[in-house]
Amino acid sequence: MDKDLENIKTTLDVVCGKWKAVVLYKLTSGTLRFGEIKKQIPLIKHQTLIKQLKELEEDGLINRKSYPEVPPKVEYSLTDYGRDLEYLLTHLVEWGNEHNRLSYRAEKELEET
Amino acid sequence: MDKDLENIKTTLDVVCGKWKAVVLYKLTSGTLRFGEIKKQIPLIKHQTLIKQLKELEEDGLINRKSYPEVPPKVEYSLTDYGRDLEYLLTHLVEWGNEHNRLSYRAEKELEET
DNA sequence: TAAAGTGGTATATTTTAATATACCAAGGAG
DNA sequence: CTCCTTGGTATATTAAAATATACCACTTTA
Repeated sequence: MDKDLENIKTTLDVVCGKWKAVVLYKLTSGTLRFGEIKKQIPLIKHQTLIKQLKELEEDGLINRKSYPEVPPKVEYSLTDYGRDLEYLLTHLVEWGNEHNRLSYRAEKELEET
Repeated sequence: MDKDLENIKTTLDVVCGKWKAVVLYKLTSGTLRFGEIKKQIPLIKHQTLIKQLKELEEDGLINRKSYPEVPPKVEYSLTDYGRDLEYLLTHLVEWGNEHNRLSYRAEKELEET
């Protein structure tokens, strides 16, 4: 039984959706509405954001608060569980910053911007 | 231009192959032969390991040293560039450990063991 | 002389993730 | 009235990642 291996998988599984870590990082600054998240991550697609938010919620990392208004208003925020990722997220940013030579694949993807 | 977003993508892109972070973590303890890595990560498939090692090498995170012997002997080790990930990797392990409730998806995957 | 061992290549197939497209509810603005 | 708004649902399609399968080189061991 390799516990380290399981632990890494646990964390990655929760963070490694195409934009999950970015979404979580945005939420570290505070509660955001669905549309605000979308605006702050211009490349993300509507469906993709919806699915990733749902998974993050299922995994207990974010709260979803829906107001009974029309047009709808839905706010997302980090749970305590998710807030524990904050430290890790800043390290994701830092490593990327210090090694700002984009990877071959990341570059290929972002150049469509 | 959202630099944080790019930085996160850079890091994730390098780490988020199915077993990449685990491979890197194993290598933090020192140089390993191909077969040793495979043995330490029983669930990884031959082809998958080969591909991920190649990508890690392309991204400059690991060194590949091949000895002209038969049967072949190939050793993998972290580059300085990759060693800078060590801190991040230990945090991946830690968060997973502190939140050892496996995510819905991670559980589903590992239960086939 | 046949078989085993290592770290691959090449190719096809399956599984998973991301994307595109169309549609909805119901209140307010014009 | 009609259109716009927001945050979705449902479905189909495409792209990407992982897996399966077969094969190879050459030396050593049995």
